[in-house]
Amino acid sequence: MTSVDAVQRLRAAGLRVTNQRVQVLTALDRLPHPDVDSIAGAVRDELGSVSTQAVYDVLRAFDEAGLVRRIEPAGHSARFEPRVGDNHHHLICRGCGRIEDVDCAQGEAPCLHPVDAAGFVVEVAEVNYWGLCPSCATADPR
Amino acid sequence: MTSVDAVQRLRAAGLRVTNQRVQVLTALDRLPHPDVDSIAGAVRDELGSVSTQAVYDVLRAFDEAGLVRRIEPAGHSARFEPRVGDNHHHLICRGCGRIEDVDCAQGEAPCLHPVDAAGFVVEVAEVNYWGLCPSCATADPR
DNA sequence: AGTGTTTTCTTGACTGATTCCAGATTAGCT
DNA sequence: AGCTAATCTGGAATCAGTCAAGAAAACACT
Repeated sequence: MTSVDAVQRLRAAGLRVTNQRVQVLTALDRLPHPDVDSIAGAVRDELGSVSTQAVYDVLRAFDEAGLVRRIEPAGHSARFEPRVGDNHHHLICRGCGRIEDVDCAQGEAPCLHPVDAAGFVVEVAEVNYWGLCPSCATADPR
Repeated sequence: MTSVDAVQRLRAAGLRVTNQRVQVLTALDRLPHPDVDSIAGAVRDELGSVSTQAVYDVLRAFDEAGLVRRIEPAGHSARFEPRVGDNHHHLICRGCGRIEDVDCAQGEAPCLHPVDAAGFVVEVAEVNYWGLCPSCATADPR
């Protein structure tokens, strides 16, 4: 909760510490798989205003520094999560777009290996489980 | 190659048969994981012209009818493939965007099951292997 | 604390993919 | 041949994300 923690993480990642960055990082800790808009909204609640650009820039910097992971489910805009480095996977609701984390069954990345990699150097296996979340499943029977 | 085949597949799927649709379908058979633009280009080569709209509409109709599968790798626009119903997976080159099919190791969809589905009704598991294709791997060593 | 350099933030314009809409056209049934 | 619903055209609009130039702020060094 304290932003001291966020400041330390920023420095540890070799990034400059700005109000915007601290707020983006704490928003990421607080919100579940937010998109750019939700993050911008959360930061505006704290700071009064931020340009959307700044949020994009900050998120890119975080992504490159390995502080966050960017996920882009088909048909949705980009989401971000601070959980990083454990190559976990996602459950995605095709009804409401809700996303939940799923631990990876096997060890380290790429936790899965293709049968025939066709000469590719495979770095990570991204696994998305598509289905319906509990509330969408009961709402839309089929 | 013959469009007779395409016509039959369209009818079998309960779709109206139009020149545009036949050409889109044969283009899909011919091109490897094309995007909307490549498909539109291929169709224009055959018919002289098509509106981009028509291509989008046709692809949506095909997708809904289960004739094609739509794939949307993060950071790329939508690609389409006529191989359907076998829940195979993809190798994606993060250098050039090239996509290759990979057979699924296990049986039918969802070939993988999450450890803890958090109450979700899981329908399919989408697996994307990210890495470098043979030519990008040699071009960019790291 | 004061200054300078570099990075970050703001503002505003812009692109590319995709969708929406209204009207013209055409496939498939009678 | 004629009807009707589905499809196609053209054009405008939307949405996510990027680009670019200048203002502001962070860090490093006195």
